[in-house]
This record gives sequence, C-alpha cells and structure tokens, in this order.
Amino acid sequence: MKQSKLLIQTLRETPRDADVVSQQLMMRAGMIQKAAAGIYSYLPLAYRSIRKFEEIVREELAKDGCQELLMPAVLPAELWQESGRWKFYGDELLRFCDRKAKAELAERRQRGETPDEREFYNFCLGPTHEEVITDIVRKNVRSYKQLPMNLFQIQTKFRDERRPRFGLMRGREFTMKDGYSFHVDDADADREYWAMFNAYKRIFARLGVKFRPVEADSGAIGGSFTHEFHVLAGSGEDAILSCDGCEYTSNIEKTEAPALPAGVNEAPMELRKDHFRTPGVVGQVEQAAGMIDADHPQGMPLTQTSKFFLYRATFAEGGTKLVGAVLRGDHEVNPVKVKNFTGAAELELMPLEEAEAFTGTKTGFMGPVGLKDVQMLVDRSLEGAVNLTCGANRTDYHHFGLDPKRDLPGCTFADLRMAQEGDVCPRCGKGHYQAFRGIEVGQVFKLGLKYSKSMGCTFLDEQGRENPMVMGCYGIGITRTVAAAIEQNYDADGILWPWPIAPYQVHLLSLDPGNAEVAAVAEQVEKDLEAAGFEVLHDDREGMSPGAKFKDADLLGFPLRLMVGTKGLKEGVVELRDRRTKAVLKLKPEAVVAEVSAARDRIMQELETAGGR
RNA sequence: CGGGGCGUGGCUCAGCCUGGUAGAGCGCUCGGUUCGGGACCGAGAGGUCGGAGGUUCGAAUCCUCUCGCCCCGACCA
Repeated sequence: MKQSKLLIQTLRETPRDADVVSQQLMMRAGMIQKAAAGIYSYLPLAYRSIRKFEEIVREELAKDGCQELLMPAVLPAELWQESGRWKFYGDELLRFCDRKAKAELAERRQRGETPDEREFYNFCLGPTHEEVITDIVRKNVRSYKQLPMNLFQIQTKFRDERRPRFGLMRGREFTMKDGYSFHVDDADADREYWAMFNAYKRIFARLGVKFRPVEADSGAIGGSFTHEFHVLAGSGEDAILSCDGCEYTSNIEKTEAPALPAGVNEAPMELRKDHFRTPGVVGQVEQAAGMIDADHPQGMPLTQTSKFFLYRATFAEGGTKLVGAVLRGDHEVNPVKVKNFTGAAELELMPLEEAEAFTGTKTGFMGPVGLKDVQMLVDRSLEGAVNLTCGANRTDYHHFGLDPKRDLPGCTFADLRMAQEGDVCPRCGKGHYQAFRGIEVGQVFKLGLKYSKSMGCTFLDEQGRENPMVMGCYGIGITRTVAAAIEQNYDADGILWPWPIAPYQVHLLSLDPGNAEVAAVAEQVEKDLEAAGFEVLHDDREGMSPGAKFKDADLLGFPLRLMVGTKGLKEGVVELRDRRTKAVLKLKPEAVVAEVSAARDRIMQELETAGGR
C-alpha cells in the first residue's frame, strides 16, 4: 500500500479534547476521528487493527464450536419489556420511536392532549443482546439434543453513557463481541464457562498484551461467579490485586481482605461513655492524637480506634433499611462488600444531613453504640477486639472501651475492608498482594436462569419434561481492547503496536523517492515482502524530508521500519529498524524478506513470553 | 445530574478585560532551493469568530438565552 494514497493526516500537535494516551495517539496518527461525544469513525489504519483483533477472536472461538451470527442493532421495546429491563435499564438505553409511534404521538397532540413522549418510545439501540438471543433460541431450540449451544456476534453497540470519555475506551458507540451459551444444567454451564475462560486467555495472549483474568464482583444478580479480563496499564480505571504467591487475582472491589486484629494487650474494660473529648477535631488521625488521658499521654494509636459509616440499602423487592459498618480506624471500607453482604440492590452512603439528624451528632462523632433499627456490620479485623474508641453520637465526644461483640448486640462480623497492596493473601496464606491498574476488556459471566425464566426459553429433557435453559454470557470490548493495547504499548514518540494487531507490519520508507535507484529498490522490496505475505505500508511521499518521515513512522508505530535511501544504497544496503528496541540492522535488499521473517519470529517469540500468566 | 473550563480556517492557539478593517504557527496548493530525526525562501487558497436574540453608529469582544465539547465528582457494568 502506498502511503501517498492512504487516507491519513498525522498531526504534530495533540488535539485539545484528547485526554488519554490511546486517544491522543490515535487521533494524531490519523486513525480515528470524532463525530460526536463518545462516537468515532475508524479510519483505515484503525480499522485494520480492529479487524485483525476480530479475526483472532473468531479463530479462537471457532475452536470451541461457537457459532457466529449477527443480530439487529435496533431492538423492539417489547423484548425488553418481557425481560423487565425496559424499566430498569435506565438512560443508558437510547430509546426512540419509529414513524408509526411518532404519527400516533402527533395525532394525540393534535387533539390537544399532552402525552408523555417517552410512553411512545417503541425501539432502542442495543447495548447488549440477552433478550434478542434468548428470543432466537427459544423459537429455534426445543430439545436437549440441540444443547449446548454457544452463539456470538461482533457488532456495534450503543450505550448512552452519562459521561463518555477516554476516547475508544469508554465511548457511547463501540464494537463488542458478545456471546451467549445455553445449557441443560448448571454443570454444563460451568464447563462452558471455563472453556470460554480459557478461550479468552488464548485470545488475549495472541493479542500480545500483558493481561490478567481477575475474579470480579458479580453484583446482586444471582451471586454467580464471574471473571473480568484486564489489560494491565497504568491508566486503567480498575484496581487489581494479585497474589505473588498463588494465582489469586481479583478486582479490588471483590478482593478478600485478611483480618488484621487490633492487637490490644490491655485487660478488657467496661465501656466508658464520652471518655474522650476532642472539640472541633474531625479527622480520624487528628482525633486519635487528641484522645489523651492518664494511660494515653500520646493519644490513641489509630489501630485502637474505630470508624463508622451509615448506609441506606434499597432492596429489589422494595423497601429500605439502614446499615452500619464499623471498621478499624486505619482501614478503608469497601462499599461493594457491604452491599453484597446485605443483599441490597443499591447501597448509598446516608446523606450527611440525614445521618447527622439520625445520630444527633456532627460528622466525626457518629458511632454504632445505641443506634436503633440499624443492621450493624463489623469488619472481621475487629472480631475479638476490645478497648476500642468509637464516636459517642454526641458532638465532640468519643466512647472508650468498645467491645463490638458485647456493646453491639446482634452485630455481624464480616469482611468489609478494602484489601490493599502488601496484605497477606488469605487464599494461600503465604504470598502478598501486588497492585496493578487494569482496563477491563472482557468478561465471562454465568447468567443462570435470569433470562430463560423471564422469557420462557425452555427445552424438553430426556424425560420429556420442560426446563429453563441455563445461560452464560461472554463479552469482549473489541475497540476498547485495541485502545487498551495502545495504553500499554507506547513511548514518547508514538505507538508500539503488538505485531498481531499492527495495522501494517512493515513501514517501508523511501527516503529519496525522487531518486530513480531508491524508487526502484523500494518498489522491489515492497513487492518481495508482500509476495512473502507481509503487510507493508510504503511511504513513497515526495518532497518530504527524511526526518518528517521518521517522525510519522514512529507515531504510527508499526513493529518494523525499513529505510531505503541514497546514503544506504551507496553501500549497497537498506536498513531495518525495530520500533520497540530501536535496534538497526543493515542488509542487502535481496536479504530483506529473510531478515524481516527472522525479526517477526523473534518478536512473536518475545510476545509469547511477555503475555499474561 | 452537581461543580469547573472551553467553543476563532483542517490542527494548536492569540485577539475579548478596555467594542472600531479577523491574526500567528502547523497543515494544504504552486514555484524554487534543500534532503538520514518534523528544512528554507517566495506566492496563494481557506474563517457568516458554535447558534439565536439584545445593547450600540459599529460586536469575535458587552448582555441574555441556547447548543456543543472537555475536566472533576456522582452514577453504571
């Protein structure tokens, strides 16, 4: 491919509204163009990468017998009403009406009525396709003999994010591989889950990026297990903790936190109410330092203090209740754990004014003792702890001598704490947590019976009995993955494409295209490489200084750069340069195919060893 | 949705406070000289200053409304 004919405009300066590296580099490299907030065109170079990744996905899924199909992007409201999600999905679901509904709406308005337009929305843009696939399967699959079945599509999705950001990483329109599997029972769904888990490991390993499968929070739905696949990158939105002694890797929202006992050696005392007075001091650390009495002239160690949070939990079946969480003063609460423990559909920190009214005290002095109608949860690090301090529910005062088991009747001990780097892994008991940042690019999830029950997707078993199918779903954010690969692989000069998804593998630069010999050699090399199966972008642009071509090549970041210029040809050589290592090899034009092949083999070898574990 | 910021040629930005003939650099076109890490000279093309309304003799500039975009937060999986 001749670069002079390629649709591309590189930019020297970073566009102002690009805020993350992948977006900046892709815009500067002329790969994507924004059409609206969170909505991008994929220009030829970007689209080549995207298609390459899609092919990897297709090939690996084919190995597990998955079948590809394509569902509509515009979905009828009825299906979503049937599953119940029309009501619950919220504003991320872009809804609208077709001409028929519009006409009816206009007619009602004509008659002087003022109907709510939203009542007339009868279609939406698909953000995910559980409803449609379930509808397809229930109409076409009736027998256990046809199961299991795993169906997937690669398709443009739309989610009307409140705040689209980070370019392709959190756009409103994006390409996603979404797969769904159907099974006769739980065991078979589990088998498929692990088959997909392994397929995903192969996919991301082939992509050539560092990644981790991580145990994730499955939310309130069913309590089934789920894994997310994360590309590791400093700019990742998610925090991941990984044990250095075993395989346990999890999203910090879910990571088990080992109990860290307070270790108070004093004899247990009675609860001394309002023992410490620290007027006007709000911060946990400052308060502890100000808790001075005869036995504690230096104040109280933070590990002997407690902190308290009041939440309001809302349940799916309706109703709310108050939940209190007590943790050691130096520990951080993990609200997801609190939420999951209570089984609530939603959990919000009680607004400050309400909490102050409820406890009768200012923030900083709230405590668990004596509160009525609150489900009291205590972090397991405080199980057996005595002589703690806690807010007195009286402004400026703290109790001293708290023994949660004694003073908080009916309280439950649970893991509520946010795990942190360095904690001893509770799974193996030996290793320590290491922290990573990750970009979530894939998820495997056991859906269970949620959709098959609500939508009547059933099969007849060997006994002729009707059963709901057990479902699983498996997603990969295609465009997000390509962006994530860049987030992980770039330097000051531009992108460092992993070989498997590089738009082109070799960037051939004609440094003096006006020179007949250079032109002839470059042309020949391009032909030879393409004949050998390599993808070559030939920068044949005239009137451009070598320096400018180097800069562009670095920015585009194809793995190999081949330079043909008068200077080299005087010695009878062209130069092959590795984008990542910057190593340069001088070689005769006839040797190009052999050397490029060798370089490819070396790069692919390195990818295999650098991939995820 | 709350808070903050920004909308001026394709890109980055100046001009606005203090109203008076729309600017620079990059990119693009043409000519010439260059040519191994974003070369130089000369000549050009390209903007109803996001939109609407208002104040004024006169608005990119002041006022009101509106739309779009970006950031932080909340929210979501």
